[in-house]
Amino acid sequence: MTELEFNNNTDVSNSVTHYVEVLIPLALPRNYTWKVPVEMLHLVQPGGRVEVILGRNKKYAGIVKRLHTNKPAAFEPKEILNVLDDAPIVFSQQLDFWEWMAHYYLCSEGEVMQAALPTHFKLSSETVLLFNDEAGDDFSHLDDEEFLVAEALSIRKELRLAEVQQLLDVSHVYPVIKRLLEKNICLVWEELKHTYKEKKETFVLLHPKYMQEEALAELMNTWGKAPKQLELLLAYLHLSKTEGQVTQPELLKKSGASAAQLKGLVEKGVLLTEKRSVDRLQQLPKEISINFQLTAVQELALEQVKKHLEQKQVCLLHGITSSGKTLVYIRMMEDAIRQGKQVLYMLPEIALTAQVIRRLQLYFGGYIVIYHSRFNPNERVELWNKVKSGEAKIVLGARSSLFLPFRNLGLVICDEEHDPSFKQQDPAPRYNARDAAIYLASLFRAKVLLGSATPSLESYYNAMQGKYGLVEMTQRFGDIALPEIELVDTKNIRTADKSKPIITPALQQAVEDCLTRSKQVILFQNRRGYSPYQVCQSCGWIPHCKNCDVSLTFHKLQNKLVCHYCGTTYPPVTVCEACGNHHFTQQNFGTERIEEALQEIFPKARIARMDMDAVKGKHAHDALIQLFEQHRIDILVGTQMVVKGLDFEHVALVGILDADAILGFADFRVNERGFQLMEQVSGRAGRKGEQGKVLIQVRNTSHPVLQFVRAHDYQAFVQTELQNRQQFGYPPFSRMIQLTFKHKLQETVVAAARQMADWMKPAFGHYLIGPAAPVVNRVRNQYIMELMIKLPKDLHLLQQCKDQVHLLTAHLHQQQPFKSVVVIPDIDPL
DNA sequence: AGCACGCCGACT
DNA sequence: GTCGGCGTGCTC
Repeated sequence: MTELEFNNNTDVSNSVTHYVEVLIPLALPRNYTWKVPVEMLHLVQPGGRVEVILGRNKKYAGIVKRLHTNKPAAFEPKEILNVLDDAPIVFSQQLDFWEWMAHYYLCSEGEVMQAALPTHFKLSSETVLLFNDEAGDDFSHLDDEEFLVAEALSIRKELRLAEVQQLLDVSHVYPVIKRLLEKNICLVWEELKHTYKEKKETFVLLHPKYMQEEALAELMNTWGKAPKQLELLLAYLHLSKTEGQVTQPELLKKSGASAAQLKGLVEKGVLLTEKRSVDRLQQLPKEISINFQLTAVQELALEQVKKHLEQKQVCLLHGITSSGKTLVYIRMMEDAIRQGKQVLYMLPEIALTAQVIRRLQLYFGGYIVIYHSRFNPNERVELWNKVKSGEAKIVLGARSSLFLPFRNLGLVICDEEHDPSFKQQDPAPRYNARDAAIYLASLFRAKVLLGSATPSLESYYNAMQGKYGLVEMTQRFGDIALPEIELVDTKNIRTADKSKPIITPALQQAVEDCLTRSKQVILFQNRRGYSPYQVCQSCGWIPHCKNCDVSLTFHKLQNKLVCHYCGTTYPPVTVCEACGNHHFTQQNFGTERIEEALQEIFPKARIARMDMDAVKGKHAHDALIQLFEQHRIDILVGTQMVVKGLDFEHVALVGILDADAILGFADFRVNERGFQLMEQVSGRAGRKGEQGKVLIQVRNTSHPVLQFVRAHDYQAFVQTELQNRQQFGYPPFSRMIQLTFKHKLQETVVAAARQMADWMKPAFGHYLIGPAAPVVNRVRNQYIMELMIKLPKDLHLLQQCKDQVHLLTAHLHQQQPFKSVVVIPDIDPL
């Protein structure tokens, strides 16, 4: 350090007080400021964590956003207690990204931070009771509850709040602690709890004195008693030769020896044991082996993508199923990492299957890391650090992997770009990972490649307008024909109880054909459970959830009625509450019901079901896919889950059991959803060798979307749908903001929504739709109202509207009756 | 998210 | 009369 710098430094720290703007992972209305004690100044850095007190004495680990010298005028800042990190845990790009996201999606930066950081970085304090030794041991003046805690404390000296809660009745904890404090029996202390634990394993090593061959030979030649120990030693030598490193559990397992025998060898000074921290993440060799050749068509697409990305930040790759989009991605990723850049490859969560992971690991080995919801908090920390250090070159993950601390991002790939699950629905930030990725990439001047067989209208429109590059791959690999699509009209098919047919004769015949040719079948139904509702045969009464305004779904296996909105379960009804009748029929059908029907029709077939209920366990999903891959299942019945990017060789038939349920929603996106869903589902048929077949069971056979699906004509579909959207001013020709109002009283929520709409009318009257109650207008005992704002495409107007929403929401909360009305803004809702 | 403060119902 | 329910406000 030069003298000048040194002087500068001391000067500043002596004369000016420094402050830090800190992000706390809470929905606070703004960021708060703390004072930096002089001695900590040189340790504080943006992106690093500091320990601060918020409120009475709760401690948090917050992230420093900014270091400055502007003394706040309105309040006296508290001092930070500690600096927690030597190195920042996020870079400036992440801080900028968080700020952008909070502004764009109308939430607090704290909420973004909450979503972004692995739990182990978000420390908050835990109350610890300390025994006051001067209190003595006479507790006779205490009441029963005080006595219980005091006695425990006198023995243990220290109790966590959670332990006190176990000792006492939940609601009594605070008053009792308060009284013990007053009586000087204990002190309270807030302790920041660190939750990340390194994983330690015990390694076994040969004692250095036996490293020489002769010494070792000598030892074994003169071995006296304890033949079992000699056996163990030999096992160790063998293992260390084949594996390099030997861990204690591995050695004991492979040799069949006991811990005592190992201990004997250690005591003799032959072997050593050593605890070391180890990596939780799977380690593969760091090598790239791209061992495939692109076809001429694929090569052309790759060149076009590269060319577009020289000019534009974003390129859309529209490639029909099996056209080899992934191969293009792989070559793009290879380029990026050879340039020393990092790559983010985003996929919808359920498409992150073992199948996809294995495939990419094959090419990129240890350069690729996976980030999905099944990772535990400790693994997340390790992965975070690997991305931060730059050791991880490619991240394959779902939407939340956007938040990883990339230092040198060069390329983002958003595969299945159209997928609605890229939009986060419930807690804030309600971000769209595809759109946010484009902003994130811009912070790094990185490129974005969007890919889909059925691009969203937004992206395709952007490409048509020249905002994005556009590359189309219209040929399937090996020139396999797209599946033939056949509609099965269910209008005139009679069933015994007048309900919808589950398996029509035509479908039954087709399935049978497949089974005899030992081909596989996938049946799709967008609804889990057995039957959506039980209906009273005489009066039409349907059981409803007591917390939500929805009918209950019958799950036969659990023999329960389940509310799919709040998860409450009820015993099945046997008596109609309205008329006392005992006869119920089941209307419509879910995956569970289909599975049962299939068992009846095809008793010899191996049938499995894939939906949220059937794949609850950690690896159940992958296990099921593997069974299907190995052709140990003939018919797979499933919801959305079967649609996502799975690649099966022997599927000759796909059935969509109730297309009316897909096309019957009153939403301007139904056609787009319907087309994407059916096109994606049919993409599962006939992937190798022969043309597949798709049967669509539907009443409304003249629905326009079906004609496009039949012809596999994305272009025609887009043209028609864009015309519709333009005519009614829907996205991509407008921008939407949705406001959701929630309150436990219906009158209040209705009045609040109307009030808000009235306030917005002067400036935005043309653009309002509603307010209106949604189809399901009560969930978890909260009534719901919705107000839509449909704005012409104009960034200035959008910003103005967001500002207005922000302001008026605050205004609404000042009105006495609306104080507790929850207002949820959703930007670009789906 | 906590946590404290304050205002109404069911009890010693 | 009091305990304790939760609605409301505030945290640098």
